[in-house]
Amino acid sequence: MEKVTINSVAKHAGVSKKTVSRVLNNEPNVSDATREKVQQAFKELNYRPNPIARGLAHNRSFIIGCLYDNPSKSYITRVQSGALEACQERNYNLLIHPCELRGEPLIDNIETLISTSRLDGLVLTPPFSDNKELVDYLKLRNIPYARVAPVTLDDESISIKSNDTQAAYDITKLLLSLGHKEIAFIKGHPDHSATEARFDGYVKALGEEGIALKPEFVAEGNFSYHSGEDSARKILESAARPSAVFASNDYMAAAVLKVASQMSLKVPDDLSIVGFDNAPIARHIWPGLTTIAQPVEDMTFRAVTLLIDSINAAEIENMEEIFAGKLIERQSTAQFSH
Amino acid sequence: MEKVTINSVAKHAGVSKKTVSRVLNNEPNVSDATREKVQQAFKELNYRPNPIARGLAHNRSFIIGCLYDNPSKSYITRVQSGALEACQERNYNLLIHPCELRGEPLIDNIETLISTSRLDGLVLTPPFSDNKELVDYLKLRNIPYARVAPVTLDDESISIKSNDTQAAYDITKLLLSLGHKEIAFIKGHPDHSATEARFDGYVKALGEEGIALKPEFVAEGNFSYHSGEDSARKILESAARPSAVFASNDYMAAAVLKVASQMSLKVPDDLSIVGFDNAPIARHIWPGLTTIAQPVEDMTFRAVTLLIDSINAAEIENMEEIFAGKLIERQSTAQFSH
DNA sequence: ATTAATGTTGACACCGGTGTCATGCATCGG
DNA sequence: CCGATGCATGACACCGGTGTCAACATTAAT
Repeated sequence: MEKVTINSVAKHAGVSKKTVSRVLNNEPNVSDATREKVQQAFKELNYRPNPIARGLAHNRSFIIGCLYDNPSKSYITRVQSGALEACQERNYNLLIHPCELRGEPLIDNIETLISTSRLDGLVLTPPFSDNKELVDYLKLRNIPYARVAPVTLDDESISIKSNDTQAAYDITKLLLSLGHKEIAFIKGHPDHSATEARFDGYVKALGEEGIALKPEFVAEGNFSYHSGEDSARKILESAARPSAVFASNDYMAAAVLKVASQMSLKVPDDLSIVGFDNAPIARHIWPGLTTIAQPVEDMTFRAVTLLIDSINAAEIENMEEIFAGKLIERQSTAQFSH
Repeated sequence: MEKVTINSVAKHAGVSKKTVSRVLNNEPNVSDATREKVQQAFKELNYRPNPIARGLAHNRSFIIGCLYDNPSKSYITRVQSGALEACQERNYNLLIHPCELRGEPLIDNIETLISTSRLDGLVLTPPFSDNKELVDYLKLRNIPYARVAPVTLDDESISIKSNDTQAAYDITKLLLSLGHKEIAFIKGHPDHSATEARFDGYVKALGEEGIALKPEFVAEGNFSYHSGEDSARKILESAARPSAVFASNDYMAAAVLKVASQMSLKVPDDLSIVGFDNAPIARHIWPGLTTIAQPVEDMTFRAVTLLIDSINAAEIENMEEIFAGKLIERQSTAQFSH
């Protein structure tokens, strides 16, 4: 297997390196005849440009980093899948970088990541999307970035938002329309700003119905299955049991279902449960969870696409797009029966 | 932020580029005084070598590719997590490459991957670990690779095996020891060779107990939740219902649980269920699944570590290691009650 | 003291591309 | 018919490292 470089192609086609490079990059000012000749040589030699050399010349790596710290594996694979697709379309590579928000000093970690890998850009997923310190650092260092699902932090940058508040409002409204009045809520991780957004939607829906917020019906979770169990116990074992529980994500909702089963409560007859995210578990358990499906892949795909395009554009343009979640009804919700 | 190259360091330290490079790579034959001086300059300038330039000079990318086609997202994240850790330890990057075994021509796909990304090595996860065509191609092209959990294909290469047959034997033995005699089995995807390995363990355990294999108790699944549902229906609706079901993975086992619930069969009182893999779902549903935990992260970590080391060693050495699975008992299994 | 062996260092080409600029040639307006 | 303009092409330096080899300094052996 001979090594085929730009030199061999040039020799084969009887032109200079530079002309080959021009054809490669679709630059103008190459005669049709020459272009033809060179492309013929590409085929005959089965030439593939070396991305490393190209990267060196451009001082670019053609690598996009994807930063995450999220307990949900299915969320991560969905993020990756969207990001990967966008990268492949643009001939970039994806470097995944799991990283604990509360672990070693974040900025040092990112500093090392960037300087050793020479990333061309970074995609931030929650909870990093709302991390001011990080965003400020990236701006200072002039590293292009895009944010997926930011909530609180407003910032001139590429951001792909979801409307968690609206979706949480919708799903709460569903419970209300089924006749539920006593609806408990399990919050997510305080570091994720989606946590407050979802809670806000819940509060708003209750408020419109004139239902007061009961503190004993609000539990502090952290998106993990385990925290869902604890919260569920606290809520379901209280004197006045609610007739429905809204957990801020599907893992915690699944945990509520488990605790309910252990307490011999029938879902949905004795208790309605709704989750959020439409994680695989939502349809893998019985009864299936009523939840909100978010277009995670699409959001990340879009974020990475915009990021790469902005890197290659003469000037960086900042965009903001909103993707809507969709209510999915399964078997975990039913009419309130007294 | 000035660009700090090897030249600036050399100038700063008053030595040649080459000497800086020597210190960088811990080469011998540098005097202590000089080494000191250069390291001082590293610190003062906060120098980070450019991996791209280094890659070009070495004709290496310092990137390891991870090939997978697996419906289980949790399996993939576990694989990734082990691979990532190994890469980070050795200063390599990880490129993830999802790829359908039955999609576009596999070899073409890999050909493109390798020639555009210049991977230094490839980790194969099931079902690719046993793909002869692929392995032959990699050998031909002289691409280092390591195989995670291969079963059928024997081949001089780095391979990290698990003993699926033994583990399946163990878990079947558990059911037998609980008094179950009518044990159904749901097979995995025919492309994965673990499918046969697990089945073999089941057959062997039954055989030792003198129990004949009943064809109507063996269903063909494909590891997906959905196939588990279909198989479960077929098995549970048959005239002579088994008292236990062994599904080749946890997703299918979860599906069995769902179907059982829909049929008002109590688990584990009326039906014991065991799975395989110890996927998150195994402990996220109620009752929790008795299953086999595989050290997936460890296996991949080891595979990647060996791969990188063999790439950097003068001569490639082939190794084979076996990692054992562990039986985990949860609530989905109980004594057979007549 | 002389020679040989060993350790330390730098000049220079090279990895495989891209950017800059100069050059040659054809076309065009006056 | 000539200079101006535009297009096609190639020579060459450069990106930031590493390999080769020669030069020089030092030490050991005779």
